[in-house]
Amino acid sequence: MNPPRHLDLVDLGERLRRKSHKLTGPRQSILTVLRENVRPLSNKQIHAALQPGECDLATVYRSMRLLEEAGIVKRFDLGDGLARYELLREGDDGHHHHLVCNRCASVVEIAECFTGELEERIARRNGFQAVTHRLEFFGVCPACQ
Amino acid sequence: MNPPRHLDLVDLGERLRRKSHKLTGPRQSILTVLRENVRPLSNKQIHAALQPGECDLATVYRSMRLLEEAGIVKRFDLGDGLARYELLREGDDGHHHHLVCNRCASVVEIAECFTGELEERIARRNGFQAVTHRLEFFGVCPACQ
DNA sequence: CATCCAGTTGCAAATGATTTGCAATTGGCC
DNA sequence: GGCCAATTGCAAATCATTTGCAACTGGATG
Repeated sequence: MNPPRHLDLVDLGERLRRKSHKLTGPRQSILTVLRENVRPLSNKQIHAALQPGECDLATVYRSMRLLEEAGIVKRFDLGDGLARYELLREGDDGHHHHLVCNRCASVVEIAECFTGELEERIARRNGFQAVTHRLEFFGVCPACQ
Repeated sequence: MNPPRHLDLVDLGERLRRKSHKLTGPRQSILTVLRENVRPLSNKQIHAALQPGECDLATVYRSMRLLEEAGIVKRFDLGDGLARYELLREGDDGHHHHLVCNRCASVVEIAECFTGELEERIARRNGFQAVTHRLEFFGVCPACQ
């Protein structure tokens, strides 16, 4: 339940400063929320988890964008029209997939990624370069059945 | 280049009527556009392909929703925040994937789908039911390299 | 083939997520 | 402590999509 040590604020601030960005109050608050919630969070969810007046919603949007560009968070699209974010540990590209409940929207992280050679084959066969993929699973979770 | 015969308007109208929906003028126009364009089209693209005044944009949105519910088109999410649609042949569930160019947004259809047993394994392992998946590939197409 | 009504349409206004302009504020480096 | 680029809050703007409503039209029925 405790946030992983390797994602402490000092560390994250360092990563920001390297790109000549500031570790401001609002950003600290946002990062703290992200550290305490392992599941992908939407901008609204992040904003709701903050103390009232701690940070404007527009600032959450701006910060998440910036944190994504800085490689500190990864953005996921779970198909409901909302951007969601997860904290990334340094050096991790965050590539993994999710299993989302169609009823209650709970999210399970899927560790394995299978499509390695597949991706390569598809790239070769179609003459594409730098091919990546996005894969999410949807179903009904045990609690909702 | 010609639309497949098994997706002619009479046929499509029949499928609509079965669900007590009408094959109206605007819907005929929309279906014609879809028959002439095999690639997934957004609501705006469909609307742009119609004669001016032929059909309101709101009607395109309403029609695509209805056609999706009727199982006549399939909706795809290519990750750019737009809904896109492809015509479905009768009995086809339309399950397939795409390879999208990050630069010019051109789309290649990927025929094979690999994740059969995988899906099953993930469902079993997490206690989920009715698991489906969404998988899209992204890269740089030959022309854009 | 005239009638009727549920299903449709156009238009404008409403939503919801996200972005942006701008003037006021603030980290962090000297 | 001071400076300046980076950042913030707030309000207004965008963008995709939805919706209310009164007018209209397929197509089943007589």
